[in-house]
Amino acid sequence: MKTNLRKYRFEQDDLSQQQLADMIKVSRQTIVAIERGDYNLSVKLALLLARKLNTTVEELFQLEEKDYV
Amino acid sequence: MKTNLRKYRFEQDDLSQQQLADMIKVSRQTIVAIERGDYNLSVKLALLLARKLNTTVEELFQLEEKDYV
DNA sequence: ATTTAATGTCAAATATATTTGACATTATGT
DNA sequence: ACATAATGTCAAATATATTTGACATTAAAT
Repeated sequence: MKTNLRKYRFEQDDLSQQQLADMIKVSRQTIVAIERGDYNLSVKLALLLARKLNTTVEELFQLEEKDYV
Repeated sequence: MKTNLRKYRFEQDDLSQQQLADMIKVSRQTIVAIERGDYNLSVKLALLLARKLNTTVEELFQLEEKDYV
């Protein structure tokens, strides 16, 4: 799962991981894991993140080759 | 989690639950659960579904009041 | 130089998504 | 009326997301 959450976190509001985590009520480790991209979050979190960062799920997360079926 | 997966499944390609499940390599029960809306699928599945049905994650899934934080 | 905030990472525990199998009900076709 | 496909639903098992806690490292501020 490719993501540019980190880019948006900085460019949009310059939030810390902790601030972003608090905004959507998850742990900071969850944000870390998502940014590392090795991890398949729920669509609910994805929608909340996209909403907070004024963008879309598709813009924030992209499938990679290995994800296609 | 509000969804109109069912609507898209019919309107776009008139697929059966089983056909759609096969296309994205999940079980039929997963499709059933998603359509029932009581269930928070992964963003990877959401992206695959949106892709197969020629739409977006936001169009397919919407947060409800209780989901907002 | 020293404090403080931000980040990276690990492991264990817990919650929840997803699968598998099985059976009942409803719709569709012949 | 009968067969077949599609759907609804349940429970148990398994896989994986998410949390919690703890500690190390890096960046920023004073």
